[in-house]
Amino acid sequence: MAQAESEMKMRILFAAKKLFARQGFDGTSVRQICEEAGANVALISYYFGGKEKVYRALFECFFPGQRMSQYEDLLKSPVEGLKLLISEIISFSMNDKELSSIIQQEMVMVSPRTELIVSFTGPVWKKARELLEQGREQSLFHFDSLDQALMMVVGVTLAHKKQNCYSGLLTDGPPKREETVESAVRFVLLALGADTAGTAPS
Amino acid sequence: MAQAESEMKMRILFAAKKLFARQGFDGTSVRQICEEAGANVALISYYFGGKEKVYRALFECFFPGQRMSQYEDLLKSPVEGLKLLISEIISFSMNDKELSSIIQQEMVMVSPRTELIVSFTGPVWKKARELLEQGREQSLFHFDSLDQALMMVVGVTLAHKKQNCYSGLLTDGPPKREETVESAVRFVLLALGADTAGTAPS
DNA sequence: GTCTATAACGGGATAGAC
DNA sequence: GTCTATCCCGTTATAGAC
Repeated sequence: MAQAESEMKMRILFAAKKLFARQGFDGTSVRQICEEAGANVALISYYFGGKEKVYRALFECFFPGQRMSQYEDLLKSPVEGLKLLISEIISFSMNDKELSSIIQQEMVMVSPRTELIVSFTGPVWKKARELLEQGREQSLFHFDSLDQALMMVVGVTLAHKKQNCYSGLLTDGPPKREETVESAVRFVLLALGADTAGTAPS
Repeated sequence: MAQAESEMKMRILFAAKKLFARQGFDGTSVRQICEEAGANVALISYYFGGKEKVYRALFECFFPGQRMSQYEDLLKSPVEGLKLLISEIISFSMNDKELSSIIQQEMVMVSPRTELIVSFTGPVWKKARELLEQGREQSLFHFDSLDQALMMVVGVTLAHKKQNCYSGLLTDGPPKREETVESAVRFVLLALGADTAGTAPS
């Protein structure tokens, strides 16, 4: 069932991911999805049971959930843990630009899908919050409000998603993954007052 | 014409702003807008000429465009200019949460409305970029990539928009405007290595 | 200026044939 | 498993009455 999961089903999922990312959930019709996938309209009902269910399936299929548990040791150090978290989130986000766009769309709306998004992404940011808190207790980080600090970290980590929109303002080409990760990590650590000798730019 | 601009027209605009912000452009029907406004469906065509035109009118009516020209003097100093810019953008964004949500929605999609968004918001970020560049030339700011630095500033400035979504992770109540501005400004200046004595948190 | 009524279309979903 | 044909609903837009 997990193996020969009907290639057609996957084709539909890939098509839906692509179209939802560009046009949003409401801006995409099941007919469009099926055309893109080379599938018949009826297959959406047959395989998933409706458009909303396709959306859910997207997350169950493509959202990397178990990755964090591999790094339990690193996540005990506030500085290293936060570095790792930012790096992993940006990597995921640049590897699967479509899914991350879908996530960001719902983050600014009030929709029946918001809850789903939060259930998948919330745990990751919860971990980030814990690391910030521990780092402050250990005097590794310096900030006033934990809430505010967390939101800043979220903002920096997801900042690169706006590059498509404002590409007209940028002079370098599309940035490499490593460059984006490094910039974000350094920006956050500097802002948090973490001592990270040797990482300051010239 | 600019004075007694038919109150009904304004009621429709306010209703549209509210609904577009929560449900997105495609997720909102003109019927819904008119019901919310207490107007008849036909008035959308009569006043604006269609749903898309209502969207445009929203920006022409509510987007604050001329504010920047008032501060020409302050905008000559990289540090003070950047502070002002961040402060103004966050203030606008918290005053009119709806319009700023509408803007952010389109920033992650590819839609016929993207161009409109960029034409209104682009100039502001262009100014931010210039300030960053000048600040680096004057050794006030320290960063490697101008592109990356700009995106980080954008990310921090707009970070507070995600508070609705992740309110479950936050312990303080909804943050005050001043607190948000101060956190963002300090975060950015620290990350850019700007010397701002006395602003470091305890 | 505001309304009703209707046109013209596209949406999601599925029954039933194959 | 896959398709066609159809249902039924909601959509935008507007003509024409008031």
